[in-house]
Amino acid sequence: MSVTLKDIARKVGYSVTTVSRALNDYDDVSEETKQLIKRVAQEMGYHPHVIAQSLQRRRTNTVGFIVPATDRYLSDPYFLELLAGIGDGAASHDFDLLVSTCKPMDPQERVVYERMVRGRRVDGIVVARTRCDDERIAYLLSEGFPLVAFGRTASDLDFPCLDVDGERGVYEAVEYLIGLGHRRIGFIAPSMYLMFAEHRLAGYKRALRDNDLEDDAALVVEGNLTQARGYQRMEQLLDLEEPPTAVVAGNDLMAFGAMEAAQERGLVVGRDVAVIGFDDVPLAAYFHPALTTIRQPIYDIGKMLSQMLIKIINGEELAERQIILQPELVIRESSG
Amino acid sequence: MSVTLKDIARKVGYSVTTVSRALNDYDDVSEETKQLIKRVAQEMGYHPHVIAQSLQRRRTNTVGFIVPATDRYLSDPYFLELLAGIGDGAASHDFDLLVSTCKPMDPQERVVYERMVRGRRVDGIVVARTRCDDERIAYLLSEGFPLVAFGRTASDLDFPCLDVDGERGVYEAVEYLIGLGHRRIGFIAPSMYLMFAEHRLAGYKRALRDNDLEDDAALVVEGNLTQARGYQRMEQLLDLEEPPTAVVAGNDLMAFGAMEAAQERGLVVGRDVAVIGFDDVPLAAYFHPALTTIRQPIYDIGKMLSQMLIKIINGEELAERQIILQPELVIRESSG
DNA sequence: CTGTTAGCGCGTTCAA
DNA sequence: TTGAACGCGCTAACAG
Repeated sequence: MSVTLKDIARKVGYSVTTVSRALNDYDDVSEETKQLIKRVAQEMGYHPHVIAQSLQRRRTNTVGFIVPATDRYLSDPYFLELLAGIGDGAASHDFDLLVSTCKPMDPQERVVYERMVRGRRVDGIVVARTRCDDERIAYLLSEGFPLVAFGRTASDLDFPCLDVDGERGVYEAVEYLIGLGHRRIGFIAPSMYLMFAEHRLAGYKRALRDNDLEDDAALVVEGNLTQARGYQRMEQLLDLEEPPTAVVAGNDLMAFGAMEAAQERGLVVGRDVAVIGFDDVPLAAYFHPALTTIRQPIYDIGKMLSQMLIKIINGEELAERQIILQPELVIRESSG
Repeated sequence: MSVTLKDIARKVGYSVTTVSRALNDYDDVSEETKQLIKRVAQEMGYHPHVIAQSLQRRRTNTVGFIVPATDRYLSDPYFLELLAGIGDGAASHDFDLLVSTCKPMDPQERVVYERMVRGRRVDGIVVARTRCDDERIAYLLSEGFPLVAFGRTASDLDFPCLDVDGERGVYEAVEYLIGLGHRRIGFIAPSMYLMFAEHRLAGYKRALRDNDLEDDAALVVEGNLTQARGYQRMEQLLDLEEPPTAVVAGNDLMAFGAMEAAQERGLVVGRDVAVIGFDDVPLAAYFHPALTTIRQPIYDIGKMLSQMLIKIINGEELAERQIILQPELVIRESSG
């Protein structure tokens, strides 16, 4: 077994209480005994029993994150970045990260969240990929459980969140395409139950409107954020009587699929047809042609999310309850 | 606050002990009281306090995994699959998953592992990407801490592990290329401190030898598993007096980078030069051209890893202490 | 069948 | 400046 306070106490001849206080730097312990106890603790290889601390402090010092895993083999590299950010942000405050996975919208989802909440395994939860109407957030709110979300919702729930201005991002991308001379621009939307799908679609529509371009319903198709679906939807767009000369995809993965579909028809992406993605995942720059995309700093977002959450857990005030970051259009080759 | 055993006990008029036993289905509680207690617990919305259980049972029901995060923006989608597999495998046994990140070979690494081990936050750890000489495994072994590794080591440490036969995988890939008529075949190795780099390189060399091909040292270059490095190394190979007509990369990411480098020189991958990867990450099939690669079932591997680990934690015997899986060559377009 | 007693390892009153 | 006593929520040994 491992060293406990009791062991140290026995060794130094002080009570467990004093040892505890010495180790936690209470100022009602004499400097000498403090030194002594700390030295002995060090020598004996003492490490606090985190679980016992949690029980006593009523604090786990752990944040939870449920990866919205799509089917295996369709996972989005994006989540690894987000995860790393959340984990590192948490670690910087001595918090750990508990991870589960669950298919979005799965009936099991509620259970997975409940498991974390009811079992009090974590002090707060990071919710990613908010939905227009998000039961997860509603649930956490109803339980009074600390949360922070990556994304907004359409409902009037009030909760702390961080989001990227996808509306603006897509708007700028479309304006850029129009500037390049494109008149028929397609949009492969993310699944429309996702809040950011709405935002991005809105950006697309507004840009067309502002430039007096017709908003042809046939040019908007709905994907599910996977390459496979991006590929299919692109085929659909290219099969149109009057196919688009440029396409904005709701995320990079779909853009990759879309590029593949175009190339299989002998089109040269960046010359015959322009493709723009969203996210700027690491691979985007190494695709052929390199993908023009709307960049969001995912790792940093993850970091900020966990730091916001920990502030909330600590009962501190948040400077802003809702932070909106501006994305950045990264122009590479796929847009011509 | 939330409902505890005490609350239920008070309500039903039994002792805390009896309530605990009833809820845990001990058979020394009368059927009626059991029913009663369970019903009331349900009504009151009781959920066991996992932390308190952990303290008492000396078991956290949690496994740990430290993601060998390379620099941000260079993360390997592969780890998300692995993570999902580990998480799901654990969940199937009612275990949770605690995740940290750490740069491989970072001085901080030891601290991160110690944190999990000494704090007794987890019952066991999954170690990924084993090194030829792996201090992490040596450490865990020295602490007598349950572990299972994805990969072998060069040392004679005895520990449970699961690995893919990379030697065989690359051997087959090279034989396949030779069958296609290639005579000058390059190899972009993973960082050589990684054990699987040795295996894969060995497969490459053996295949050349078995086919009486010269083992030209210039054809073997060392990468670091990132697209960027794959790109650089491919340039290096193409700059050779006698460049290779085919290249096997140590993983898919480097293969992507290599393809990009070839394409930038106007070479058509799959016709002018063949490229083969290793892993079969989701994107491989959607690259242009689609990547021929050596597939390892990462998600399933993750699942098996956590299941092995949990067996060990439970003190059960492992059927095999060392499992070697056979990878599968998936032929697509990049190999011509 | 059920309750009492004892911890798991720690932090925190309160008295001395 | 220090220690005894208590409790966090739960399980387990032992009586009865």
